[in-house]
Amino acid sequence: MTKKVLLKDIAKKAGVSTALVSYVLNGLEKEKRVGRDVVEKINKIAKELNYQPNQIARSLRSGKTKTIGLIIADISNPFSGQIARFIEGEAARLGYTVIIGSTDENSTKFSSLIDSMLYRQVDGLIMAPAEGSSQKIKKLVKEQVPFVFIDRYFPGISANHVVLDNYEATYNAVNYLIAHGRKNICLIIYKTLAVHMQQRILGYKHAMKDNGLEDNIIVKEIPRRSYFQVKADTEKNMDELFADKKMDALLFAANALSISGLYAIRKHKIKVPDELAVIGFDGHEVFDFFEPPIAYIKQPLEEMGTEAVRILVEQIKGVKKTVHTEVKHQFISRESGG
Amino acid sequence: MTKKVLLKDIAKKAGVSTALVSYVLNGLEKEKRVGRDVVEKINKIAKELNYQPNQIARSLRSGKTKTIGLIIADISNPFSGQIARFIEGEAARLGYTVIIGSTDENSTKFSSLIDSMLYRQVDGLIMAPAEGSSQKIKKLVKEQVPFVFIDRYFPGISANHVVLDNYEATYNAVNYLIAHGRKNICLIIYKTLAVHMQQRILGYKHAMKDNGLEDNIIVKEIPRRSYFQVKADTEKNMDELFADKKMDALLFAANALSISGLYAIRKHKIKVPDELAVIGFDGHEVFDFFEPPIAYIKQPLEEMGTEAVRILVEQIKGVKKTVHTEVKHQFISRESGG
DNA sequence: TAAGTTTGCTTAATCGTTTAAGCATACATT
DNA sequence: AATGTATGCTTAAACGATTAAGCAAACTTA
Repeated sequence: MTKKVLLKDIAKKAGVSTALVSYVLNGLEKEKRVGRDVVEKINKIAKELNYQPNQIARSLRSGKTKTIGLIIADISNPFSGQIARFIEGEAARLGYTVIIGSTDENSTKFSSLIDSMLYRQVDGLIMAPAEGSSQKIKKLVKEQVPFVFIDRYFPGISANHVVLDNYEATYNAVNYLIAHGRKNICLIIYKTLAVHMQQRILGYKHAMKDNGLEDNIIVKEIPRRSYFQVKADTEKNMDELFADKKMDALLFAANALSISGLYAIRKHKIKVPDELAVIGFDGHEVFDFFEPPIAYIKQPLEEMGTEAVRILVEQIKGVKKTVHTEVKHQFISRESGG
Repeated sequence: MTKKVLLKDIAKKAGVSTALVSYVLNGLEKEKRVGRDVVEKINKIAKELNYQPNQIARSLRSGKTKTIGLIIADISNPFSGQIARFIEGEAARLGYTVIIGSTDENSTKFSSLIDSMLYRQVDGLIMAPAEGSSQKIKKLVKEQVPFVFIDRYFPGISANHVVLDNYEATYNAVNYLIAHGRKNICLIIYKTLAVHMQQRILGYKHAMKDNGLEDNIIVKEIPRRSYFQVKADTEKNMDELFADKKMDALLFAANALSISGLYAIRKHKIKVPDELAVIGFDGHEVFDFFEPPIAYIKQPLEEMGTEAVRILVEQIKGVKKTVHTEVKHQFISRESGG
């Protein structure tokens, strides 16, 4: 790259010190009592030379990088991608740049991503923590790194988070199915102790119980691995499920599970919703194309993303209060629901 | 955040100067002839205090941030997301961090993203340039900013790029359709002069001509706008197309066009491939779920992403040679192809 | 023994900003 | 005339690392 224009260059050309130039370009000309003509001269020269301050130098001096670290499961997944997009947008609006890293739900990767981001002096973090990361998180809390959880959180740790009303989401979905005459509703969910998933299970179970259907509870747990693996595991589980035919509705508790399940339903040529009502999670174009279109629980991604950024920026600015935000799901009613 | 451990702290504790500490921690102990016992002491203390060098200070001194700027159309789009993922992975492997920005195909946003990234002193850029950005790009060339185009490029500008063999991709797809008995093949493409799209048009036209079908050429151009708009525009165009029934095959030249087109095909209840053969672009789960599954032209995203990073890092390290990489498409044959 | 070499360390400049502190000069006040 | 106070600027330290240059002391060599 060709040599950059520095404060010094402007100062030299204007015949003043760099301090004055800095004051003027940072809008401190009143406070620092800079002469009218000098202000004009400096502004003119800065524009002429197309001066851009070096953010690195600025960061070193100020201790702030105006950078946010975003740690998610996998940026190539549309759910993560969309939320990243909203986060990026809101961050830019507030003058922040975003660095993204994907964990693959692996706590080692998660940990080293955090290190590498702190190492780069990010001002704060927004993250969907991988399981088994609570030790790392406790360190962040102790070191007072500003951060916000998104989508998930750890129950024992008091930290900011923005999450879905997971319990209500499945509770309502189950009630919808029951209201449409379904009784044998199976929940397909990841095998994990993560709170957000446990909430979804609980919402399902309570809804079943509240309708006197506690004996009909069926939960199928799929290990959380690569997308490819999840698809295979889901298919196997579905094969078993379809074998005993008792079931008349399926509720998926996560996006990739929904897609995987739909592959299986399609393979078995199950008639939806006649034989089986289906409710998916998170939304996907595949839901539109399925015959019939799939009803689903929708997360307000834009709200979650922007809210997370706002909370984080508050924290970065020194607000101490811990914020727990629960956003409301939306139920997208479609034919598949029964 | 609590106070960080500095070189100075280690130096003080070890009773030596910061220079020695820096030498040791950077593995220069041999070259700089540091005493054995001092080396050990420094390493021990650094480990004890869990020292992490401040990258900002390092960057200011070295002029290198070990950061790559990635500018794409829209990170929430799976195509962009996947490529971003591969880029992120390869960059991390080479010690680089990635900053991502989305242009929405808007040249103003594109330009300000570049500014903001340079402003943050990225070492180089990987980008899918928006149309109408050639002036901005020429400046980058003049200022010798290392960069690599991905997916697209500007013909008048000699710069590094990694792109698909766009011409061959459509040429072969058309031949496939013709070999399967289709004669009235319509190409659905974005209305743009961008080279990569023009190459796809050319591949289509030449294939038609080479098979004596130049009189059957039909190209429908869809303005490139928001995804929502594209869907509406495509639907309108398809309505017209289906009205005159002459067509027996459709070739989509981009991913969003394919999805949009499939919505229309579905709406019109066209029988694929009996009434109409269909070939999509880029791949998508929707292609799997469509009845029948949609054949498509697949881009080797991993190869494109990693290759782009490698080329960029070479450039950052000072290699002057301009690299043009054309990666090979893959044709995924499915029932929809005829 | 004098000169040269090796060893092991320190000093201080540097990267490009920001900003506290200080220094003239001009003007106002008594 | 002496003092106070705006006004308008400069100087230099600081951020946290890297690294060229230099300085002693110990050891070789002729």
